Amino acid sequence: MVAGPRRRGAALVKALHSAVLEELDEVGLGRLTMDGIARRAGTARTTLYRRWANPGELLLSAIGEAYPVEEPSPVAGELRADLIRSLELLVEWARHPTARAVQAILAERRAHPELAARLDELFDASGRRFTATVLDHHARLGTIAPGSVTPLVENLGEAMVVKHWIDVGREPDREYLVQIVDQLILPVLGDRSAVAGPCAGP
Amino acid sequence: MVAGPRRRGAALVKALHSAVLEELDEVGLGRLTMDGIARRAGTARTTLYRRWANPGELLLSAIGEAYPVEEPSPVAGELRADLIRSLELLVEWARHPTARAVQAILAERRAHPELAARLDELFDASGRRFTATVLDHHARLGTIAPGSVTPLVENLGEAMVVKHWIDVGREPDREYLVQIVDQLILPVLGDRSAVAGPCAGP
DNA sequence: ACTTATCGCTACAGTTGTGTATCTTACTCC
DNA sequence: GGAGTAAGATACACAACTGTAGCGATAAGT
Repeated sequence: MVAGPRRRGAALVKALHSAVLEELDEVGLGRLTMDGIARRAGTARTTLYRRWANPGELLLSAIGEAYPVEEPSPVAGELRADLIRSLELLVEWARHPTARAVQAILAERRAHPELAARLDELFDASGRRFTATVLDHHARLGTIAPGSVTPLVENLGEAMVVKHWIDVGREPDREYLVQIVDQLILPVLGDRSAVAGPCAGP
Repeated sequence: MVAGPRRRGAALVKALHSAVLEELDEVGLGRLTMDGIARRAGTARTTLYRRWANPGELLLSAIGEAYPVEEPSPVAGELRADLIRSLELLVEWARHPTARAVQAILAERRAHPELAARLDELFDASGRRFTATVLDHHARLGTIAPGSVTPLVENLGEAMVVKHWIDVGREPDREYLVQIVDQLILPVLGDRSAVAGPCAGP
């Protein structure tokens, strides 16, 4: 903490929101403490207790502040480019500390059921839709067959990105996103041009 | 702890392995303590310290004991049935506490980098291959075009199952696994029979 | 049965975090 | 520039966990 003018109100809250997200990254969900967060934010524990009862509440408040995310609509025109763009937006979103916080809570659902339940509420309102937005749009336009856009297909891109994150621990590079679109999403939609092998078997 | 004959050696270690996995489920990775594990196992803390230096070591030891998993080869004959079976095996594996432990460590990579690194070592030797085994087998047989089995395709099934687990918090039912195969994997491999919509767009 | 390794128990000082109370300091607004 | 409000500092009793030490008690091997 740099010694500046004394913070209060919204500015202070914002600083504490940052602090709890940083703390989460460093110590993990289970070791979040009012003490640690206060220390990191350079303030007194009493200040935290005036607003939140425990680290979980503080964390939820930090997550809630970042929502609803303004999702720039990735619908420009061409299907393939739109899909790639939507995955890039997903990665961008996931890069944000808030996204990691969500991930951390969901991963330890069993250990923190109340926290997970509260989180689900936060999310039901503003769903995360990335490739789904693009697919729905193009299905309505007729670019792709409406019947081929199932819930599973809508989840495909997100699933591959999440899996990569879990396995490797880093975000996927652009090349990987392109491969997801070319090797998986487009073929599933019926576009066989981008993958090896003809439509019917050899 | 039921008061039975005093455990020692391998039996004791096994009990402690169970205890640490149960404890992980209940309190999460960050709140694992020697104290809590010892209490749950009905033994003294000193007994734990005689073998492991901290809860992380104990947990790794518990995970290591469960490996290498004997993966029953899900290759019976027909591609579709084999794929479904391989996903069922994946779900079965993921149901085991050990799998949840792995998941917990990977989810908090940033907070526990040493633990994650040690885990990666454990895994590099015996990789988890479920649908991949089936795909490789059938590619060698010529049932499917070898060129269509890319690393992404091999990961597709696992990714969808993992994503479901994260989003819903429960394991997917059989119906969902069938949909993964019929709506995603088979279409990507070039089999258009199981999904709505013609091969070329309308 | 006798020995030996090891397990369970108790105790201890030290550390960290909790939640509250109290008091001083410094912004903000009129 | 004075009043009111909110932040920061300090102190406290309490609780949980740590890591080590010492001492029976008990299972296993000969």
